[in-house]
Amino acid sequence: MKESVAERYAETKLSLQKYYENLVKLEISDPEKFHKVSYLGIKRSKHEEIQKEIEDAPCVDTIGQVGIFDDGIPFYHYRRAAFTKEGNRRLAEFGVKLKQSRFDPTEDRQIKRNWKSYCKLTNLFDPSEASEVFCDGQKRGKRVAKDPYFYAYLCRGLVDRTCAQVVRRVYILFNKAQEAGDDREWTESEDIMLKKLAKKHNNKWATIGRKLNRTRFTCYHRYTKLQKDEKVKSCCLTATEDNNGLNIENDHSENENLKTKSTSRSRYCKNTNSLITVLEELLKAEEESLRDKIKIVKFREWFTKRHALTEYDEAKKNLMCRQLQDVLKLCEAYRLFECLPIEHCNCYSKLEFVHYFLTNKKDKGSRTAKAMEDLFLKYVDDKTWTPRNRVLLCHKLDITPDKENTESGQIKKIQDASKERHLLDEDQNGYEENQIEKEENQDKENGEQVEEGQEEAQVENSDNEQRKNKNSKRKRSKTKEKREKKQEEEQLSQENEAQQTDKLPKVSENQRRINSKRIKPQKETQENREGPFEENRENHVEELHRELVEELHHESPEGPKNEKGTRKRSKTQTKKQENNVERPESNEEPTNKKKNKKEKQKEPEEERQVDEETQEKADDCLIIKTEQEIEFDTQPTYSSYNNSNYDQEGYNDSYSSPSSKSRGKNKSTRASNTNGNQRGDQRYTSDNEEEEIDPDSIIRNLLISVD
DNA sequence: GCTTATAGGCCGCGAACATG
DNA sequence: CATGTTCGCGGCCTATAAGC
Repeated sequence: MKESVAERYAETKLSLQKYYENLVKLEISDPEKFHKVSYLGIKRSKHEEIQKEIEDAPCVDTIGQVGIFDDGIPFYHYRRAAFTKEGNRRLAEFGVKLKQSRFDPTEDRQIKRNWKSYCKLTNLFDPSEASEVFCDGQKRGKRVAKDPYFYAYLCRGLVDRTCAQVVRRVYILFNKAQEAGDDREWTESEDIMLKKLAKKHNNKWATIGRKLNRTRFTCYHRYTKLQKDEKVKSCCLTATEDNNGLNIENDHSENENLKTKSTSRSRYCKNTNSLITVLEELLKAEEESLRDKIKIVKFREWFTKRHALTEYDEAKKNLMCRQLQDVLKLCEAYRLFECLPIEHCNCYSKLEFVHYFLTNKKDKGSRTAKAMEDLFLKYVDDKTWTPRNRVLLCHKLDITPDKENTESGQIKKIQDASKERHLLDEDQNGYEENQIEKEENQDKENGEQVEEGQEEAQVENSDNEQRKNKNSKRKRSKTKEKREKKQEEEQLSQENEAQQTDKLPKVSENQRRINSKRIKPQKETQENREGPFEENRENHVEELHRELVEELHHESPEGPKNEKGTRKRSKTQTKKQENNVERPESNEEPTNKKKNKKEKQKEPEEERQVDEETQEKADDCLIIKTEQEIEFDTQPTYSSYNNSNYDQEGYNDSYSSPSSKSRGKNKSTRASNTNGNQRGDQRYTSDNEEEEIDPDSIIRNLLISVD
């Protein structure tokens, strides 16, 4: 029985295995490289040398229990439960850092794409019925799909997310409420309905949400807000009845107090001198303890309580804290601290670097990736340290140099490669000859198909693509050097093509191993399958593979279309996206708010400019980031600092509220079985409230450095 | 700087599923 | 069939982003 299930869904597995088989594990010592380029868990780089490195690097072995893979699929994508110490270790060993931050639009798009292509692959669902599948109330305990790889497929490409995270996101993403606009304003009638439904359904927010076409979250929060308001109203009424004047006076005096306490921000703006002084004192006074810390939990609290800051008022402390956090965030976003030697990877070095940065920064563009990286390298150099290597996952599909600076050439190549692999595959599996013929026939047409496919994708992705093409054309005409370079690259790529056959056995051996391990499709199971799909099963896989290639090359093929045509995103996302889309076209910021925002985003924008410059330089580079990606990459969240690579567990410490602590007491009873939401199982060590050295991360770091 | 909105996380529950 | 495990859901908490 078990086998037949696996057989029935062998395509899903095969497709996933194919997806991951081109992964390359790369060690990078230069912090400048990959400083902020992470695409759906698959790293990319514009550096030609890195592209070359990736090209030359052997593919990661994904078969068996190797690295993060269990039989070709990341182990934490199989099911949403069970994330154990062993799991942590494997992640650490493989250099995978799980994201803890919110899903960004690129990730959302990837999930949507995964859903679509899953529907296409299996015919189990219609892509349009996502909201029905995920939103209309799953029967408790019943799986959405019997396919054991269903969730793994939805996780495809999201290497730095766990199944649990993706599943949760999926339920929100495909919620019908998103279509209607979950952020729409509440009307009075809705409020009344909400109150009624809350009573009727006994605060079952998901049910209520479905009835009101909103998510459970918005219903819950609206209801609590309404209740709060009512309480306030009734309180006010009773209070004013009791002793009107006194209350008013009290309120007034409190307001006055607040006013006098608050300090004008402008007083401190752009003045880092005091921060530098404070940092100096802090480093002197707390050197010992800071050297022991890898991360400071509850940073704000910690910072404001330091003895060195007693002379400053609260507002000033908060501002300095914010300044400090900003710099730390950037460092994390640029992954600079990952290059600190393991023995110096502590808070002292981090803060010392911040101090170094603040004292040595130039005024303009000081926070661009390049500038910060330069300073960081200088700092490391001054210390006579050797930067630690980082391990990153890259996708081979991303980096093959292409001929005409069009992607078709590359896709062709990949297709050729996959064709060959596939044929070998078939041989191994003893597939029917006519199947192979079919494949061959199809592959003969590949070139045309690919071009067609590309055209389609270009239409879909017209803006970005056009920009890309325009850029590349313009650039090409600009310099002869670049042409020469290109010629060289052409030669290289020709050579590569010639070598491709040499390389193929590598991959195909990998594939062979997949085949030897995976359950071979048999006639019985074929009969079980649905007709139309069955005939084109392998074509499907190939097609999907092709899609994947296109996806990877077109960055966000469905992005604009999706947003436009289908569901409305969450407020934040929509706005972010709007910003992203609009910015390239017009630099004007119509409103004051936007101006403020602009000020806030000054650094990231500066950075973006630099990025564009580098983009210019990276003429022939296959991967040109879209504005969107750049935008998101340059907007690091504090969580990225909080949940830095050095301690996955730190996050849980930040939950050190009494409630979570008491909850934590019985976590051992829960241990690793039920609800193995990764978080639950990661929390072995959080005893120290303030700070904590994460043993896992140390091991990880050691592994990375030793590796 | 404060408030509000958003969404991810934790954990318990009950039902379905898997296993022996 | 009994038992253990997994899954989906729900309620709540909380960090963080966005808005004012």
